Amino acid sequence: MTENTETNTQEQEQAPLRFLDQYLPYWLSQASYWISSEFHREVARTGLTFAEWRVLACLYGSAGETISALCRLALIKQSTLSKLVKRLEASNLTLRQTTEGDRRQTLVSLTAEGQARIAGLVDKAQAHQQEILRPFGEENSSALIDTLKELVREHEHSGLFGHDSARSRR
Amino acid sequence: MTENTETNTQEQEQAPLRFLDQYLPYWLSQASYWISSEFHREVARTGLTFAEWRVLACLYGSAGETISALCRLALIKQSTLSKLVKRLEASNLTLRQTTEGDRRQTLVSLTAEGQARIAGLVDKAQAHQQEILRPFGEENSSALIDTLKELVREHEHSGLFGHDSARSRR
DNA sequence: ATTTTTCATATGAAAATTCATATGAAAATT
DNA sequence: AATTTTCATATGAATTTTCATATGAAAAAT
Repeated sequence: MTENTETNTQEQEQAPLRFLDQYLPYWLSQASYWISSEFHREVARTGLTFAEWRVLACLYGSAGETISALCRLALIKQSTLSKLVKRLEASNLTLRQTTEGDRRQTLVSLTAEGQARIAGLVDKAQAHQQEILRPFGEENSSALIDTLKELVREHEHSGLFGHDSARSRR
Repeated sequence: MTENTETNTQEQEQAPLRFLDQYLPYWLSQASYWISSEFHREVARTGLTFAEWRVLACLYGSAGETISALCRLALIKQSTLSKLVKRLEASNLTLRQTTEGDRRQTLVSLTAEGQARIAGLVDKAQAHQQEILRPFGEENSSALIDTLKELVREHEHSGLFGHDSARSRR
């Protein structure tokens, strides 16, 4: 008989909205995931891992970043990144130099080969973004990015990064 | 001498905007990461992994989800999720039932213990979201979530999920 | 009613990530 | 100027994730 479009009728509450449907972090993750997913294929074609692409993209146009700066930019844990960069170095895509002043630091930067390897991807990334944002128009697109930037600005310092341990197990 | 607030003066280009600074996927990742990070601590206090929380949250209020539906909701790959659910089951937080009609499917749902375990977290999650969005006001907050929903709607079907292999290695 | 195809989930071996901690060096303190 | 503290990065062992593939079952085709 008059069967609802939604699954069952156990509860009378008019809107069977799941908790998730109104949960910002859920939608942020979903949006982030699917948008990035699309670009995965493009990246895969070049033979790079997505994490590798991320790191290289962070270095694009930079004169060099410390490992810990890269951690924050690429959202990769220090121990993970340390190993990833080692691999990139072995593939001749990045190089390391110890800083002049502070010899504790290591500056990671792109080699010429690294530059060449991702220059095309960066262009494609920008084109991809254009496509994604087209339906929203100039106005809304800027508004979205600005809002995201503000969210980040307000929350990036609430959980000190890089120091691996975020304490998790029971 | 007149040292700039910005790092160096190698390049004269007025706006040393990095590629990333205008790159939507970057800001989506960052926002998603930092917002979720804050809640990590809350989750950790309960002895749950963040991935475990995600899965349990997806089951909250549901009559049961198939493994593959959970993959899309929690953004976890099928093989990973299969193992995670096994652990949850061993801890008595979820249970599995084979479907009536289609015995290929398995419905995962919360046990009473599972419900109890995350009920408090769900409340805290909602409170957390309130705090995050307060500075933006009712209007902008809804706009943000709506935009994210639209982004997801337009892109979630461009890279069929669940089938693990997204093809990556060289 | 077989055979083939498709779908949902599981699993083992390989790879990557994480935690905990070590190392090496600068800064701060005594 | 020695000692302690703090900071940046690296590394080994344990854990988790991933890829590739297997299994079991329904649907479709013959």
